[in-house]
Amino acid sequence: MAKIQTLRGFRDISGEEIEGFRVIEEVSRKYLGLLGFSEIEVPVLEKTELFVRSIGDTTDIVEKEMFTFTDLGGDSVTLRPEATAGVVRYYLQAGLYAKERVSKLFTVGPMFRHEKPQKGRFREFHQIDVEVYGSGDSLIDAEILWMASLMLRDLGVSGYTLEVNSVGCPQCREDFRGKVVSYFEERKDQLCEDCLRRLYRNPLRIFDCKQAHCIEVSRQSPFLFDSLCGSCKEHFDIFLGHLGDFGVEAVVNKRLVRGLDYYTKTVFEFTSGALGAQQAFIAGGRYDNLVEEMGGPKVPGSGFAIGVERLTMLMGNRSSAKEPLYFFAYVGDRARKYLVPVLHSFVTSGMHLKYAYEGKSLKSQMRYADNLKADFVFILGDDEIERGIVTLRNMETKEQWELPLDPVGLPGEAKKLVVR
RNA sequence: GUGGGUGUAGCUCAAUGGUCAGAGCACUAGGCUGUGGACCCAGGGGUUGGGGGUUCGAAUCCCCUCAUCCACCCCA
Repeated sequence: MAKIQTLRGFRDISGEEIEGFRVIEEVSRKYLGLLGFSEIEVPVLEKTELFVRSIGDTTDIVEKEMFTFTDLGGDSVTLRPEATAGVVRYYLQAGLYAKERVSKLFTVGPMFRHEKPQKGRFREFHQIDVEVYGSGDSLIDAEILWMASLMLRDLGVSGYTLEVNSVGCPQCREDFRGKVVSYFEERKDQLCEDCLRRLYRNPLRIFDCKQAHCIEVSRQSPFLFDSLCGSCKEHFDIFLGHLGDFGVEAVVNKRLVRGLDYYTKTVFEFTSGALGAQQAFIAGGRYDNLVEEMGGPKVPGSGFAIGVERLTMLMGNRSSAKEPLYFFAYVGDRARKYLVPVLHSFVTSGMHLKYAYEGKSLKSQMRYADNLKADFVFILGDDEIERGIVTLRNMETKEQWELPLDPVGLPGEAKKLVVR
């Protein structure tokens, strides 16, 4: 019989990696809480239309990367490829815009994209998604980047770059689009196939191309950044000023663009060369028109998503101070009767005790204790029972003590020796 | 979706087309019948990813397929 395995691009997360996930969530929640963000959970499965409308129907995500299927009721449903759409839907459905001036929300969970897997890219991946609605002030953009950098500092992540740019408002983009298309049309023969495709669909992406000759062609081209309208330019300049106030280092990258249609003005990416080809591990920006486009009031928004798997790859090994592990080795049926009371007593004292289910020889149990990396081992056999004691061995120093055989008092007695 | 690499024991990997596919680690047990790591000995473990073909003979060569890794693309 063939073994059943995970679907392509889907993974089991365990061991050190899941520890990393927990640490990232813990640190993130700490700063999100301090800055007034509320956690919510939104469904993993939503109507397909939600994503088509928010992300944009000509984006790669919507065109070919969504897990979309028809449910038993005949509706087209989709596993969320990103979190913002669902959070916006919640914001509108819950009427938050009428209840509070500014809403700061975050959500944690899995996202799904039907891509070909590679380093740092999976079909199921996890994000911590941060959203702010209700203020167009660039102070918010700087604040969330500052928050992200505090998280990274706490997680011990360094050696990354924060790149920022502005993609302007729809008006800036429309004005600029004509310029850039005509520039590249004159140089069509020098562009790669992918860029020819981008030219009419999403010309800004040409600036993102990695082909040397495309970079060369676009070097002389006009940049959207240089033809921002007055208010977008001002917004960005003030944003840079706020970043400075927060002490956040960033480099302006005029080539930086986003793959989702809803971004306006500020965009940013935290990247690291240690991640392989998928270098961005936190990315986001401002989306001033999304809420309105989704049928709500004209409410600006800003936010980012942390790629949890990618961030885990940057954290390396974290050694955390562990509580000591105790092991109970018993020899004979009389000793075995003490197992349950001792275990009960340790667990209710909040202490970690392991033991072998099958008694076996003391040698075998000691070997097992060593294998489990136990710090201390209790040894109980007929000798000890006769004398009313239990032996406690420090596995590192080989020191041994005799403690009174009292299942209720044992955890406390053992702790005294550890503290000493 | 396109391209390249790799699939052999739980893990890391050997094996010129030619005995019964091996080693290290891990696991189990013994040496040591009440004391772990080192050492020694033994044992359990494999449809060589799957299917088809070539051949007297295939882990090895060919085709298909699946999985996986890396890159393109895309994005967190």
